[in-house]
Amino acid sequence: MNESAAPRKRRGSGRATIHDVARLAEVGSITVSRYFTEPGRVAAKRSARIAAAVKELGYVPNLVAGGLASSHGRVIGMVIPNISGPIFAHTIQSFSDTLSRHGYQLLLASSYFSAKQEESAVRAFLGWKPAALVVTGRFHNRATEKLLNTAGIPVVETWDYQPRRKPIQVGYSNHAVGEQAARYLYAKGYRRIAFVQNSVAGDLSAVDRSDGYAAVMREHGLEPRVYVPTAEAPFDAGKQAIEALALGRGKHAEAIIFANDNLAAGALLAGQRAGLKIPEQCAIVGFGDYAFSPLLLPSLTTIRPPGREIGEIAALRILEQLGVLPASTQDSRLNLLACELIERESA
Amino acid sequence: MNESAAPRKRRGSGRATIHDVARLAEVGSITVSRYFTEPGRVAAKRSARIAAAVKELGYVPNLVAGGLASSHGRVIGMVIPNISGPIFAHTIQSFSDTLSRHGYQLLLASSYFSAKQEESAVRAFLGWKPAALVVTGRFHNRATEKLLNTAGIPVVETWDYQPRRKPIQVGYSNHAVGEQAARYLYAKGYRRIAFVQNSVAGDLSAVDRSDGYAAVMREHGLEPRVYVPTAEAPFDAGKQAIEALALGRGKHAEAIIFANDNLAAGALLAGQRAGLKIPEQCAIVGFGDYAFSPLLLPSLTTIRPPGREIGEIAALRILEQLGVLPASTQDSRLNLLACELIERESA
DNA sequence: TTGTAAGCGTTATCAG
DNA sequence: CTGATAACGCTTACAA
Repeated sequence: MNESAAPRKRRGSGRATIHDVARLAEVGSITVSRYFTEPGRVAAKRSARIAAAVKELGYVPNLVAGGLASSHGRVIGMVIPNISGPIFAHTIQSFSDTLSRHGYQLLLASSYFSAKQEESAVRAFLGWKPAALVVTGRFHNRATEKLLNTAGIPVVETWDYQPRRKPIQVGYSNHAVGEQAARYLYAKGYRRIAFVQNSVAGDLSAVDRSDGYAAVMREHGLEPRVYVPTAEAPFDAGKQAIEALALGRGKHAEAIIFANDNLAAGALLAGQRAGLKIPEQCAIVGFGDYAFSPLLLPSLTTIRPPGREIGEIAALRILEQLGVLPASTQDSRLNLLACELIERESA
Repeated sequence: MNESAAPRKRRGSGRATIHDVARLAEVGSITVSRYFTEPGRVAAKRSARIAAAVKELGYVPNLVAGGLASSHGRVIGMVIPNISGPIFAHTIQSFSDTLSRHGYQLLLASSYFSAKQEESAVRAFLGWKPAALVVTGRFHNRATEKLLNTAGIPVVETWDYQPRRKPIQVGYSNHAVGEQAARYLYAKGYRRIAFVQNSVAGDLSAVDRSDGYAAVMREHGLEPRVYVPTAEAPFDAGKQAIEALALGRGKHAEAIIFANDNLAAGALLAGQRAGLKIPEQCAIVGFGDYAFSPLLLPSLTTIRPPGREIGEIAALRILEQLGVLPASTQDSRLNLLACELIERESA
C-alpha cells in the first residue's frame, strides 16, 4: 500500500502518451494525432487545449510508434566510405541539413570502401524502415544490389555518375575528371605525364580517373604511366610516388596527376625537400581541393568535386520522390554535376 | 477476380514479417524472435529451418516494431556543432564505429553552435526513443537541459569537461588548454602574449581557453590581451588579427595564441606576406591540429584535442550504462582526457 | 525449449 | 471537424 497512486506499468517507457494528452485536453486521441500531422484540420479551441496539455505533460510524440503505424518512417539512411574524410563531410552536412529542414533524420554509417561493410550497413538500415537510402558510388556487391532493388524505397547513388544505370545518381564522372586533368596539362605543354593511384584498394573511383587520364594520353599518341604506391599513409605514398617518378636519374615525369590531394601534398613536400622545383621541374595536380591545398607553398592546383551540392541535390531528389517536394521539371534521374579545376601554383 | 491470390493488404509494407517466417519454418513466431535475439535458446533443428525460411523470404527484422514492443530502440542520437568541421569528424567516426560494432545505429544532427538548433535536434531525437543521447559541450539552454534531464536515458556531454557536473562527461578542460598554451610561450621567454578569439559567436569553449590564458598571464603579473576579430571567414579573421596585433607601429605582440588553427593559418600566411618573420618576430600557437597544420611553412605549433578518443570513450561509457558492456572499474562519470601540445616551427 | 496472449503508442479506416 | 476501432510487427509475461 506504500505504492504511489499511479499503477506501476509492466511495459512502456512511463512517459506521457498521446492518450494522456487526449485525456487532459478532453479530446479524442486521434485529434491529438491530427494536431501534430495536419494542424489545419483541428478547430482552434481544441488546438489550444491540446497545446496546453502537451506543454504540461512535456509530451513528445513517439515517432517509433508512428512509424510502425503509418509504415513510413522519417529517417533516411546514408552509407559513406569515410565520415572523417575531407571531402565527404560536406556532403553529409548539406544532406543532413536539407533533410532536417523537412522533418527527416539522418541515419549514418561508414563502409571504409569495403563492399562487405556497405552491405551490412544497408541491411541494418533496412530494419529501420527508412524512407530512402543513399549510398556512395556505383560499385556494390550482389547482395547489396539485391537489398537495394527490393527495398521498395528511393535509392540514390552519390559521388559517381554513369550513363545508363537505373538508380537515381547524383555526382560527376570520374572518368571525365581524369580527362580534365590530363587535357589541362597537355594544353600547358606537358607530355611526360604520369598518374599516381590511391594506395587504398577499393577506391574504385580513382581507377575511373586514371582511365580517363589514360584515354587522353592515348588520344594524343602518348604512353600512359600509372604508378601505384604501396605505402599505406597517404603522405608517405605521395612521397614514394614522386621519388619513383621524378627524382633520381632516368626518372623524369614532367607532370603528375594524383588520385587525391593528400598524395599530392606528400609528393609536393617531399619533392621540395629533395630540391625539386615545382612546377618548373615537375608540375603537380591533385584531386579534392582539401582545406590545406590553397595553403601549401606552392599552392596546389587541383580539381574540386561538388561535395556540398551532391548532398543537397541528393536530398532534394529524395524529397521529390517521397512527394514532399513537387517533382522538378528535369529528369530527376540525371544529376550530372561538374568538377571545377582550380588553377594554382603547382601546375 | 483477376486479383492475385494474396489478399491486398490495406496497411503494412508488404514485406515478409516474422509471422511469415514462422509459418514457413513451421515454428511459433516467438521462436523466430528468439532466433535473432538469443540464438542460444533455440534448438539447432529449428534454427536451421528458420535460417532457411529467412533466406528464402529475404526477411529483415523490423526494428521499428521491435523498438516499440521492447521500448528500447537501438539508435543513439548525437548532436554535433558542425559535421564538416575538421575536428568533430573524427569523433563522429569513432563513435559510430564503436556503436555499430555492438548493433547500435547513429542518428546525427548538427547545431551550428546554436542553442536553439541544439534544442530542436534533441527534441527530434527524443521522438525516436533513442537508447542514449550525446551532446557537445556543457552549454545548453534551459529547455534542452530539461529535455535531457527527464529523458530517462544515458546522456553524455563531449568535448568539454567541468568538475562537479552531473552528466557523464568525456572531454578535456578548455581552460587548461588555454593555460597550457600560455605557459608554453611564457617558458620560452615570451611576455607580450595575446589571444585571438573565434569570430563565430557561440563557440563558448574558445572563451574558456582565453580565460585559461588570461589566468596564467595574471599569475605572472602580465596584462592579458584578448582580441576579437569581426571578419566572418576564419582565414580573414586571422589576417585581421595579426594586422591589429603585430603589424604596424605600436603593434608588437611577441606571441599570439589563436582560438583555432584556421585563424592561426590565416594569420601566418598574412604575416609572411607582410614580411613578418615567424616565429622570430611573432610566434604563433593554434588549436585543433588540423590536417594542414603540419604542412604550413613554417609548420604550425598547435594543441591537438583527442577527437577520436572522445568518440570512442563516449560510446564505451554509453554501452556500459546500457549494460551492453561490463561497467569499468573507474567512476565512469569522470573522463578527463589530455590535449597534446604539438611543438612545430611557428612557436 | 517452445508457445499463447496481451500489449507497445501511434495512425488508417470508416462512420458520424 | 471529430471519434471508435483495428491494425502496424514485434517482444514481454507467463504458462506449458
